[in-house]
Amino acid sequence: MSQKKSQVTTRATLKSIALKAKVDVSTVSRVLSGNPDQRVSDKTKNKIIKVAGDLEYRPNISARSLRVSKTFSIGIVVPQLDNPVFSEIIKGAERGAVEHGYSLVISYLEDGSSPEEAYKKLTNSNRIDGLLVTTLNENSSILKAAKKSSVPVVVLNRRVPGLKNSIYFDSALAAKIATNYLIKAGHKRIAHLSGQVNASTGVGRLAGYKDALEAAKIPFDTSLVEVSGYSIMGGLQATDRLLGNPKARPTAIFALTLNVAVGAMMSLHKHGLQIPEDVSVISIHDAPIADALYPPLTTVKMPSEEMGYQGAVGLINLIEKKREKVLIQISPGELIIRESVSRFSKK
Amino acid sequence: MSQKKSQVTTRATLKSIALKAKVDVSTVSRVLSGNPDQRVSDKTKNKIIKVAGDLEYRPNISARSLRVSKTFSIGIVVPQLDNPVFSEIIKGAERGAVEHGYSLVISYLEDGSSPEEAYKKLTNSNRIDGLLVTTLNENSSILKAAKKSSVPVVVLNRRVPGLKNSIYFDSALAAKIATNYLIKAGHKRIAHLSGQVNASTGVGRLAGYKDALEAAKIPFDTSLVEVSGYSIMGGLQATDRLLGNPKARPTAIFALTLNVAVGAMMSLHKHGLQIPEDVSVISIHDAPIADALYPPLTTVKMPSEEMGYQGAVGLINLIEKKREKVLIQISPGELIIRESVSRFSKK
DNA sequence: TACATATTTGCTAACTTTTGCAAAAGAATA
DNA sequence: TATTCTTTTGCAAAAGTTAGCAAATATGTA
Repeated sequence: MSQKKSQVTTRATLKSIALKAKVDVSTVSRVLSGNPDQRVSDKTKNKIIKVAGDLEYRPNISARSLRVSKTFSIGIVVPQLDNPVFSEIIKGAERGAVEHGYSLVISYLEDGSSPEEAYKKLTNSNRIDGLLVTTLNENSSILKAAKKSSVPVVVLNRRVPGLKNSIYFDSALAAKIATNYLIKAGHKRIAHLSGQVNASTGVGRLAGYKDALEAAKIPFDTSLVEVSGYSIMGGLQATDRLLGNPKARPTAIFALTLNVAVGAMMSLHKHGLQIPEDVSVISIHDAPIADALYPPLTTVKMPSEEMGYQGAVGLINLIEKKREKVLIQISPGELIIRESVSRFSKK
Repeated sequence: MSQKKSQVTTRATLKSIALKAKVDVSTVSRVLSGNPDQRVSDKTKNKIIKVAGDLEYRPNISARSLRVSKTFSIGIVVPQLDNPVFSEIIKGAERGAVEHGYSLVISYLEDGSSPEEAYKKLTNSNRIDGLLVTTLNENSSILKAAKKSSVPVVVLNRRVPGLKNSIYFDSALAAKIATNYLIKAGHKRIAHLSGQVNASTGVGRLAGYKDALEAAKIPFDTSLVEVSGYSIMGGLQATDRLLGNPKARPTAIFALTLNVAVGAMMSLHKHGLQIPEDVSVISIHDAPIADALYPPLTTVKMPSEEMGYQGAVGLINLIEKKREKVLIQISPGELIIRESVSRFSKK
């Protein structure tokens, strides 16, 4: 009704700039579209830039999208948000996206959700030019849906058979660093809380753990490996099982994930065991809460923010056809020594 | 070059549907735009729906955006992601957005960032129809920038003078619940770690704390209130100060935030005090890690997910002019009793 | 100066939707 | 059957941008 009256100022467009600068809209477009090989004389270029500045011109993304059939948005699918690994990834992905003029739209999708829902969320009405996918579960329906995606997909945090683009950690190396640290502290009975047997991150970490033991000539003891999955609850239950036999108790535990370590610590406390006096604990992945645990947890920091960043940048390269595929392995970060590991001396 | 060849299938448009159904595109639009008061005979309507289904039509959001000058996206500005409160808010906001056909674009913006940057991130090239703003700091430059926003803004988690739309908790009531629980457990020397003196959440909680004490006829002791801010570090330092005088030690601490409680517990451990035997601890805001702390922390759960949801829905109502303003107070959730509070008996 | 070449600019169509208006078709009344 | 009213459908324009092609201008050479 009073539409016109309430409209404060109408936004500047190429047309209004062209009018004021006395040139054609196409010329304005050439100057303002950011395409550098569109040659325009310095004189008109400066004039246009001046007018655009005065009018506070901001391009209309919808129109540009329609014209070039690109949305300049990428999506990220996450299965949970209260996990430091995913929040770091999102942070990095957002940084990478805006650095390249894209925006990041977030799509929360529980791991157990139906394939239809996954597919629907993914193809979200032509709103995105590409997709970053993170999952907890290796056989997630999201991954199946990703395979038939009409836009490029980059999987973060794992390698998935059948999907060529992913950014993943060197899990084996991280596991080796963690296990070696325990070995150097004198531990021999080192338990490992591992992931699903068929998950790429899980197997990598298990392999690294085995390698480290072998290098130190410590025999690999299958009773010291418990499958925990990736959750706090999983870590707790796996540790409960591990402590079932008091005679065979480990002197140190290497958890494949911070959440799992948290669960392990809960179990140890429940059993009245002191950390690190009775049992040392170390994990992969660092986060602020590691400092707040009791005792503060020693971890191998993983550059998750970097992973998100690389994922976004790689995906944009895929979208803009600057690359054919993106497959990047990221090295673990530093060992963050806190108080959950102590020397094991008594023979 | 080989553009045509690499193009797998070209997406269905209104035009291709119109062609196949032998009607005009405008008729197709009337059926498919979702506008119910566009009358079309059942016969043609069904025909169109059938063809659209066959062709797997998905509307082109960019074209629609351009036509109706709306982007069907809302933005959310967050100052940190590894804080459970914010991740819950995002989760709820995403739910609210997709439920109404919008997508949520995330914008990470540190609280200390410059006003220019804040403004730039906010007005992000006409990409969004409205904005949800969360901040840690009351006097954030984001809030100043929000005031001159060209799109509607809803502030979450606080009320800000000069901004009419916000969703906020009943902080006073939450504080009262927490304090009362300590009082019922027999505590009289109850410390409060409080927020900034001028922040709406902080003052609300302080007021609720005072009210509860007054109702129980416990004199308010200013030396038992320490300003902690909202971070782990702040909680730790404030508790250090609180424990400076061993004679005046409190028997219980009410922290205004989970992070602050985490810091407080770290300080207590550092001082060799047992929780809850020596000092009980309670906080506002619940999260999975509360379970993993040592001992597990008793909290008043706050419906942050609900806050994000209400924020998104309210914002969309503002965008679609269904409402003039959005100002909603959300009641605290339940008390989650764990092990960080014990009875205080010795007189 | 006249011509050829290179550079700059303008015209126009197109991307996909939505919507006001008018034409066509159908239903109801005289 | 002719007339009016209502419902359904089509036509055409518009939103802001980009890009191919052609026209205009500037630069260089003989």
